[in-house]
Amino acid sequence: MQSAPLSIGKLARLTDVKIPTIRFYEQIGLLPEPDRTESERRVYGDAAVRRLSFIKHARQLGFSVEAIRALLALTDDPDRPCEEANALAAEQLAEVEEKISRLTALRAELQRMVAAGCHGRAGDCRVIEALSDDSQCEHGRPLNLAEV
Amino acid sequence: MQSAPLSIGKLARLTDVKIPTIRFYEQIGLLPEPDRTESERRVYGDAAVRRLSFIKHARQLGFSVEAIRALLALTDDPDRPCEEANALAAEQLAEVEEKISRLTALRAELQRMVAAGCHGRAGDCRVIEALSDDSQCEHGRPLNLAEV
DNA sequence: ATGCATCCTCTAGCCACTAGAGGAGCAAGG
DNA sequence: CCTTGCTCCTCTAGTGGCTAGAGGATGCAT
Repeated sequence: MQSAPLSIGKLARLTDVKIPTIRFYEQIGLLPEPDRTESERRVYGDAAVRRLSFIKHARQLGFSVEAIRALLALTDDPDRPCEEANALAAEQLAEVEEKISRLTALRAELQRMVAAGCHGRAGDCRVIEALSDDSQCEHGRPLNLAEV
Repeated sequence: MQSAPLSIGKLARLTDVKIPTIRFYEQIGLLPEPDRTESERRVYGDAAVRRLSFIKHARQLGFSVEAIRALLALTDDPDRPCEEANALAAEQLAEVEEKISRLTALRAELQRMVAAGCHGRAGDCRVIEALSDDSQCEHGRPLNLAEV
């Protein structure tokens, strides 16, 4: 039951992943180099659909490309023990929980700011005041700027 | 009550912002170009500490550099009306809430995966299975890959 | 034959930093 | 005075995960 071969555009529509992204995944080695037509156009089969769906889903769950690479290595070799997959999922879960708790703290602070509001000159603005003065907020010192 | 002039290193320690980041903020115009010593070393005063703290705090709250630029323009001109600040804060709050709800959905899915676990070959791994099969999860189609 | 969609490669851009090379200056101990 | 080691300078390039655009070739329908 092999389905008809797919162009990159059809693969993109099927999986809802953009064409340049598919080429990018190929470039970084998440997707294997596909067969080509005489005129160098990429031709995909079922396996590519499955693999790309896997990648997409894992990305949606926040797995990094490196983590996905590891997970794909496991799927490529189903006899390997899969503690690694367990570990990766647990790690990812921990990261998500961490992010949620950070964001919840931020939400509280933003809610305070928005509730205070201000309706005049920027000089008396509560929002700006709140931003200037971080003494009354405690969303942790080591709040890594990059990845909130 | 002007405090002593600060080197970039002291400013970095005081505000807990890395030196290259300070130079970067100067480059993109969030911080003004400071005075220099004869040997071209940057010299900062109190105002820089306040401005950099403001920037840092806003970044921690997830404001983009562009939003911060707008907020700084308000602080620089306290007679301007500050609906803009209100709007920026509200927008930021909405974004944070959006992220929280996405992450909460992801957490649920990851929790399911981790709870199912697997203890053998990757071939029977529930984690990998869950990633391969997105039929049983519903964290929304338009889950923008970039910004979960 | 024409026209438009799709595909190709290649390069550069996005955000908010971060890291490193290669060099100059400054302060303190011997 | 000299050396050692820290701090600073500029500049370029790298990170992650794409996304956009140039400039050209091909495929398909009319």
